[in-house]
Amino acid sequence: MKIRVKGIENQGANGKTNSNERSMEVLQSIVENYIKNSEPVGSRTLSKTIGFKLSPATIRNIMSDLAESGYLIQTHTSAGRVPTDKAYRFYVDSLSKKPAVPEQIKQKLTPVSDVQGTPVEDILSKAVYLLAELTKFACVVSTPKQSVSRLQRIELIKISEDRILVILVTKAGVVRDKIIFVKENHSQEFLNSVTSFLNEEFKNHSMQEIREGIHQSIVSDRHRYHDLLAHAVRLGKKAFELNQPGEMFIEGQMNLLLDSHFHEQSSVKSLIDAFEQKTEIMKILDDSMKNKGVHIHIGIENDYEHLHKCSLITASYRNKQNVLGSIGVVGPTSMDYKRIISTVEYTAKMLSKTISEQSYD
Amino acid sequence: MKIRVKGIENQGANGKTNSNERSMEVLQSIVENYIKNSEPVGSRTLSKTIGFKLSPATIRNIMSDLAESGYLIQTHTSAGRVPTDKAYRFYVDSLSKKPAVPEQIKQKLTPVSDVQGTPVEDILSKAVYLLAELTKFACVVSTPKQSVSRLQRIELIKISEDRILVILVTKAGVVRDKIIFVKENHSQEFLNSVTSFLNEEFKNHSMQEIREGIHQSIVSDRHRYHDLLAHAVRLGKKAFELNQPGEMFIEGQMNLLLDSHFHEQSSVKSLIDAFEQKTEIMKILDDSMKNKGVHIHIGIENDYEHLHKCSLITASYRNKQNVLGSIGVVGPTSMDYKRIISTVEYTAKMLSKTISEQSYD
DNA sequence: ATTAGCACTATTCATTAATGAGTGCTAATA
DNA sequence: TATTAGCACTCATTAATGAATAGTGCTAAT
Repeated sequence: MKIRVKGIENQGANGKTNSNERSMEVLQSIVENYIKNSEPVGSRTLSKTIGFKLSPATIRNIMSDLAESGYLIQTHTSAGRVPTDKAYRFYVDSLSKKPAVPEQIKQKLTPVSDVQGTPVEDILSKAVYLLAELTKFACVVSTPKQSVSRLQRIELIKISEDRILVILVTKAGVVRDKIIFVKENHSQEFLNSVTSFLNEEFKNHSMQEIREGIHQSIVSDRHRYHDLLAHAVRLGKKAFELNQPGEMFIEGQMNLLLDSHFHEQSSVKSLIDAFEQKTEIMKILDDSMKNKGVHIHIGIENDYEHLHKCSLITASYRNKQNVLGSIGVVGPTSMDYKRIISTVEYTAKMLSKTISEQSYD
Repeated sequence: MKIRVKGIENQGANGKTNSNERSMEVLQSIVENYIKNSEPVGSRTLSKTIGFKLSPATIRNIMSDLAESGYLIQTHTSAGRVPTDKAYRFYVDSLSKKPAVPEQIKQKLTPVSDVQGTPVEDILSKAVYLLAELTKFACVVSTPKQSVSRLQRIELIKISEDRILVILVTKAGVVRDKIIFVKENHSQEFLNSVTSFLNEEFKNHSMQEIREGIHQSIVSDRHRYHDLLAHAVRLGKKAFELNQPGEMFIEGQMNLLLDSHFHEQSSVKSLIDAFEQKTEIMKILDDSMKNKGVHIHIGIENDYEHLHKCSLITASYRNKQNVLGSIGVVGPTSMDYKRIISTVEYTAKMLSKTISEQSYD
């Protein structure tokens, strides 16, 4: 049994926190080194990179402790050490909270705000495209959540005897269309009255509210719209019930396949599945909308097994009123967290700004 | 110098077309063998697969001739032969024109027609998704060409003082939206009159016609709409001038990267570029709309250099009136042409059928 | 507590040799 | 005269070997 008990884990127990701090620094160096070179880092190399402040032998001792605490692993006896997910988590948590965004990245992202009346979808896809280009990983962005977005306008257009085209325009600038089937053959004039009723009644309300309130509201207005009513309720319900699963744009999947970290067949397959399934990544994006700031999911921390070899960095974007969706990067656990985090954060900020300016208020 | 002159090329010159036919059969066998196993095929193997009707030595002679005529190449002296693009072209041209579509494929594609009021885009993306799954290659589909699609309805919605949302619904069921900026602050009522004017005037006309005819038509109606006129022209022009580049959905790029034929770094990069650029593939899809049936572009036949290692199989889809767009597969030159061709053809047929049923006529 | 030194281990890389699939040519055969 | 058997030759692939290298762990000295 080893007697030496020191390292990051037991801070209180050991009087000399000195050595503890040193362990932390060593771990950080190891992580940074590995992020940079993607190669197991050995004691000699590390001693060099930290300027010979510690000898290889000392570092070996520290490394040994770190390995025991689960921060490092060896692929084989005579190889250097590789950080575990636990190490990345430690590393990320100990990052100074706000790394500056390099000017170069800012410049590359300016096209996001360079829009004149473009649909929100186009802004999103441009943003996610640029993010993928900057990070060289796969990037995803979720389209604005329906439920929270507020109605700007609804249109009902008669298409044929039994089909009506519903167009919903949200404040965020998203246009959704859907065809609904009806039994009655309504005239366009009739649809127009329903339209103006719905607009008058529900403009500025969130879809959520509308779906919940559509009964009440219409019922309470019974005296005004007696005749219209029965049909209006039915049409309105159908029109607003579009409970679409929520879309997601993906860009730069290719980058991952080219990345050396995913060159093993198995993990590639995993990733493809993850992107095809969409739902799991979508969940993470949705979660990211609940809290402010950047969210980081490292490898094994992800619930979804296929993402165990990946880290996800996500951030939500919003307009003036609501959090709308979120954007993120999917890359190897050994990604350059500093750079990626600040890039994602900045992209989300740009996105929020641009969309807010575009919003119809 | 060789004296022996026989083979596929000089059919007339040699009296005994017998040996020529045999060459063709051998070539077909070679191609099929290579498609199946992706390995250079040698004389011994081939002799086996054709049931020892010819000895390895004879086959060697024939192969030698075929190689000289440019149908086969050797990667190195002691390797088997590999078909060239010329051989694939020969093979494809000599295929019996209508290979039956396997029942299994038909079944897998039924979801395409299983739609109830889904937007055309969703139908397309489902089709291209299934096609990618079936073929295990990358698949593309172009959205219905604007210029040929005919107007079902236009809507102008006032969004803010200087912004108007234009919604175009085509007969094919495509909904396009775009925001236009205006200097004058028009009321919604005014927009409504413009809307009904435009609808009345241009319904059932193709976008192309509308763009060309919008001046004349309005001018000739001057007496009717004197006051409205100046603005209507301006708005109408802006509304219809959406000269969007035409979209394209891509699915299954990953399949290509996993394909052994593209494992060399260089060709992977090429392909990624090709898909990012989109324009070149789009051109091929557009071309495919000009003629009926399945179109086949084999390797070097493609104008675009990055596609020299690929073959593209495309087919157009249509509604009752017009050819709308096309769908296709991008795969290695050594793809299973029989299967892919029939699958693409069938998918396009399904697509046409489904979209025709959905069209607003 | 740190470090130098040494024995030990496992990978990587180049060299070599064996194997095998394939060809081309020539001579025999039907 | 067309086909085929036989043989020498070529080149890629594979396995085995050994040297070089990068790393560790332990012990003893500082």
